[in-house]
Amino acid sequence: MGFDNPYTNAPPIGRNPLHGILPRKATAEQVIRAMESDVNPFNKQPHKPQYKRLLERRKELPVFGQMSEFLKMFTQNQIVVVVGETGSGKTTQIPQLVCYSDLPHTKGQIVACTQPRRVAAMSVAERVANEMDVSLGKEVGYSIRFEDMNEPGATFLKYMTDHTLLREAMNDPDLKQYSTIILDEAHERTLATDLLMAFLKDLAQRRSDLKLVVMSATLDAHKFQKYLSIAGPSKPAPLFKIHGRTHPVEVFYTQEPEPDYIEAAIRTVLMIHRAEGPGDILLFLTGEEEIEDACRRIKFEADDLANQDPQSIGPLVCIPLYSSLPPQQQQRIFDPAPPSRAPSGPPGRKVVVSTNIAETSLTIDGIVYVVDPGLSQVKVYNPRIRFESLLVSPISKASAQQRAGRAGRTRPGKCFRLYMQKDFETELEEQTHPEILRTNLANAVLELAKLGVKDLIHFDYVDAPAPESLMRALELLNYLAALDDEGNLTPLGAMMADFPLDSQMAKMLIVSPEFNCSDEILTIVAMLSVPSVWRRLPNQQKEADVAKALLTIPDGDHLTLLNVYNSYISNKHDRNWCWNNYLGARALQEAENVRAQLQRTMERYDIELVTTQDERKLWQSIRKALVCGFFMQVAHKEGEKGGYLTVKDNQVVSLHPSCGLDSSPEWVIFNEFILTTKPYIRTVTEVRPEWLLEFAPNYFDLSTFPAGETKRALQSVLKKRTLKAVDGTGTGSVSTRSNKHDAEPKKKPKKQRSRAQRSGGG
DNA sequence: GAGCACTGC
Repeated sequence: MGFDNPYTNAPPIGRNPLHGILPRKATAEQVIRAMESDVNPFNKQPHKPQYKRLLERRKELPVFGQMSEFLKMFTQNQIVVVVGETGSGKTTQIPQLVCYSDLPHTKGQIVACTQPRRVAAMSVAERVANEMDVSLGKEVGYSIRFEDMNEPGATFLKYMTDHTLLREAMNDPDLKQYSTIILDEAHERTLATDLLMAFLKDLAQRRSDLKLVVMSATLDAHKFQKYLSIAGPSKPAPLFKIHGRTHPVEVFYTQEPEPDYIEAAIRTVLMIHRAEGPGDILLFLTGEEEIEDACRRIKFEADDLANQDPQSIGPLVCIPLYSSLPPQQQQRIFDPAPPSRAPSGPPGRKVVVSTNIAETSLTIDGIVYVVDPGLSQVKVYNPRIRFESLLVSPISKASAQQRAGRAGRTRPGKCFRLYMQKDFETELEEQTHPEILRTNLANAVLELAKLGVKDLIHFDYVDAPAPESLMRALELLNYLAALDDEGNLTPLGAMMADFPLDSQMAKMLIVSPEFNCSDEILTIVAMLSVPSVWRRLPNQQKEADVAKALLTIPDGDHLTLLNVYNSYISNKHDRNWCWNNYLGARALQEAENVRAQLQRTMERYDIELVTTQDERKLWQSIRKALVCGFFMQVAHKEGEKGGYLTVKDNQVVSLHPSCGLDSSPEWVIFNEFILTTKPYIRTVTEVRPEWLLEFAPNYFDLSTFPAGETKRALQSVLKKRTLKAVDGTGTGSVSTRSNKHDAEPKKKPKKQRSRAQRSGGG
């Protein structure tokens, strides 16, 4: 060429710094030259002074030295697997390199990078916008629920949560606007990442112009390579390895099994405090109660030690950490360790006692010692009884390594495992079971159906879920009429999939205008979608219960939730009102956001927001609408002692003590089954058996019903109903159509449109 | 008569 001297860094002013780069054939020399240009290649503005400073820091990242290798591999392959430990810079740098190679901005396309968590998507996008010297929300943006920080036409690099991309795919199955999709943190195997990976593997075979990068921590990279071998069964996807940059962590095991892991954990923390050099401690336990209790005991013992020997034992603060703590309290983990008591005295130390949240979601700098009892509480799904529960289980090797790594972020550290090396090697599973194997699959199956997957059983999953779990999901969706008998998505199912809700709730919301209570059902599903609004602090339980009783509607907990939300609104979202009534303001605010989002989806489908004036009629309509979604979660009273049996599955359950019903009605519908000291049902509302027969006739088809007390009770209801119908004394309350007429609909002023069209004149 | 690890739409 003779015009371009490859050895000068800056191109002439006015020249595009990307000049000479062929899309997807960029070389490291070209990219580095563009990065070092004085002009920003993406917006043609001169670089701000901080850009060069940041660039110098980026050059120290391991991935920078391997740029040439990565670009070659990216150029030559449609799919690449990247592994790199924390600190390798893969999350911030790889997407930028892909942009320099893809040049998405020249084609009106976007490079996407998914994250399992919202905060990560936001904070990484901000970081990368800084590094690229562009504005956040313009050239580099992010998409998470409730927040779309992008500018159509301008954004060419987008960080987003995995579930957000999955939603986009549901409405644009070719994901046409994306040139390359990067799945980050794939080793976490969230449900959304798993579904996306399977979907994108298939899409990549339909769209040869789409590139896919799957990024993971080192451990299961081979599995992804093999899974993504679309070039042929003997051609695994190529692997690009980035060297990590963490400090070594020395691992210690116990010589004997520890009979009491909490006691052993506390002993170990105190041993470190007494005998080890400065540095903070991170202790992993399983749950809130255990953590609070351990904090009290550690504090007590540490104070005792310090009193005995103030010359050599420094002060110690113990900080609990779990997700239900308010953010302000979570921030305490970043407080510095306490100062020593005397100028020359032993230094203070900070102990963070945490759930798994400190394993991935939150990173605490300054941790040098990790104490790992090897346990965590995990969600397990039992397809036989169709419910999820939490179980304390041994962690996986991968998880143990992740925990140990937390000690090596700032300098070499130590990890004390409270189990024997032999058990680590022989008893622990390699990987934590991916979420798809541990969860109720109803939503996932509906999402896959909406993505266009026809055969949900033989679909090419990364790890195929248990057939029984799949069958349970298909069965539920079929009863809800989201899938037909052949397993095809129905128009109703397609609509349900667009609501960010569990399928039962989506169904209930969609049919609620038929009962003239969609305004209220919308509120109830929003309240059921957020964490519990009830605050019940350990030393104020009586007061909290009194406050709750004042808001309780005895006909059902669902109605109580409605009442709480309406009271919150009529009290103008007042935080003090929330506080005085022992309610969580954050959860109520979240419910309001969710409600608004769902309302927008309803508007898209012309689902009206209607209500009924007469409160008694309204409450009854709401209870009927509940049946349309939750008919598979019904319990029937058995015996005199307030015991219940779940319908069909025959699980013995009790009403949860938080339940607000003033009696124990014969038939109830429940939102949640929880297994703690014994099996409970929570958030419970009374229903009438005739509604079950009427609104869920397929599920309550008595000819296929298991024999027992429930069946006999339903049979007698059916018999009475038939008799009434024959002699003409029926009240009409069992007819679907009648309830449309017996309540005068009160429409919201703004929403005067299509109800008549939809229900054929109603 | 008692509390749910952690994400996400």
